Amino acid sequence: MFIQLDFETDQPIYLQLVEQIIAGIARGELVPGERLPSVRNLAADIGINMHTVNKAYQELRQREFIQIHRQRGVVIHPNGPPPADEMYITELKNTLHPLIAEAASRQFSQEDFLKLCQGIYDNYRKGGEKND
Amino acid sequence: MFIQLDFETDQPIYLQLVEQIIAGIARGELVPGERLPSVRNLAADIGINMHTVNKAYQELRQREFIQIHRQRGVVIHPNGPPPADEMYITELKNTLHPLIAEAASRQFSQEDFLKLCQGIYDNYRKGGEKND
Amino acid sequence: MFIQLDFETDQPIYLQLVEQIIAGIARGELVPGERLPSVRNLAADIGINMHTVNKAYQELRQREFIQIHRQRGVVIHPNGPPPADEMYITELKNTLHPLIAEAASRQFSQEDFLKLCQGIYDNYRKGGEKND
Amino acid sequence: MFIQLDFETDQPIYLQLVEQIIAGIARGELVPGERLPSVRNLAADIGINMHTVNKAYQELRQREFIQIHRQRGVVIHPNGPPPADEMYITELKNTLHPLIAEAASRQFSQEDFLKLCQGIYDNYRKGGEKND
DNA sequence: GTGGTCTAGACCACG
DNA sequence: GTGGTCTAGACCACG
Repeated sequence: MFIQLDFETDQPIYLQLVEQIIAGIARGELVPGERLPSVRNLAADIGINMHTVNKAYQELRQREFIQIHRQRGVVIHPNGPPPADEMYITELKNTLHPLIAEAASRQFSQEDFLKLCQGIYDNYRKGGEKND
Repeated sequence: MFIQLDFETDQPIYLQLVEQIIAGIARGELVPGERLPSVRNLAADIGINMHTVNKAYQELRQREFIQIHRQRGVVIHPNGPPPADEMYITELKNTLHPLIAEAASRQFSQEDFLKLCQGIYDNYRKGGEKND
Repeated sequence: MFIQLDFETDQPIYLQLVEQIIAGIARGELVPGERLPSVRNLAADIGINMHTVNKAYQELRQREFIQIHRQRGVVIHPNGPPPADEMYITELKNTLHPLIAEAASRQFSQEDFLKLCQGIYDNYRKGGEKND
Repeated sequence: MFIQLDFETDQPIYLQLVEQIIAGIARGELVPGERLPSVRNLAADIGINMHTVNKAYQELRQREFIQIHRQRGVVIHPNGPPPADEMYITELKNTLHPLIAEAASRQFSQEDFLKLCQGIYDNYRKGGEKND
């Protein structure tokens, strides 16, 4: 599980961390119950502040991707990621809306948009099979 | 063209404005060459700070969705929206990546994701034809 | 609205702040839509760190007692406090359980316990009337 | 006497233990003079650290719910639980205050609050009689 | 001016 | 050793 941060972008570091951990889960590299490094270790490893890692972990905990467990430390949520419930889908829609609006305005065809998504999704086929 | 802002969300107001204007273009409600309200007028209309409107307009200009003329005022770019060039597509990919990773992690199937996008895209039939 | 913190106790300052603001709402001293001081001002007023106030505000926002509003700053939630829904009541029960167990074990009678609660509750009759 | 711990909550394990033992006393399941398992045994039984059990026992001893003898081991205090003295009642008040303030703010009526307490209290009929 | 983010460093409760 | 809390100070985006 490699963490790759971009310190130039205006996206907060803690959010980049959140996304990368979720991506790790999606790729099946991080499995339910698996332990994550401690706040301090991860911070030292990737050369950022402890509090930044902590903020990412808190966010992931609140979104139910991880647990902060008194005995086992920080672990990928044993039940797996939260389900794609109605609230999530509503949120997702709201997020996609402006992206799709812009694509449409730029004459980026529906077909191309769907193919693009499909291509990205193919990186995240979960389960046993290897993927890159 | 109605503007609907959410002052509680953590998304900046100026970006909400930007997105809504692009959506208006995508829906064909705002056509190339059409005049937009002045910074002052729009700010007064929707009850926000002039600087906020200005920031949105600057962003739209820089992204080539609008032109700002000393005389003719603010107009939708006469050439229409910018094309979906390689840079745009790369950016779009980067934006979609974490969204799709999360969807995959939550077991939201590729098929469902594509259908969701398709449904949203249907609201934005390409530029020419009228739609509401 | 006076804030009185105890720096000796082991209860985190930010939680004391949270509780005092909720108490202020319960007493009707803080009304829906009313503005709270900025993070920095409140911190300066009560002589604590900005981040501690911020943590309290974030907690109150997440519990829907306040809004952090792009235009109006930090305000008591315009809709008033969140309702006493099932989840809240379940939580409350869980909190009361050990308190009542100990009271019972110490032979503090049910009647006395209820009277004690009643007496405390009388400080929080909301609405027009004055109370101390 | 079953001990049920939650390792995800932010309440310390040792305090959960303390509360459950007090609840056992309140329900009359643990009677004055009754022996409790040794630190080591209890720790092994419920799969937690010895230090955690020890901390709970020390807390219970200091609050006079149990005695720790070199020879007889750990026993429920032969005199029964400590009385509901003034200090205890003051503490209890301070604990209830913020709970009741929040209840009041959420429009959870005094009547409902008292009924809730009453219902919980009914689980803990005073020391003497047997109940489950 | 305001909140959001990040860094740095410290102390403490918990296990 | 681990996370939680708090302080202090800095920079930035937003309005």
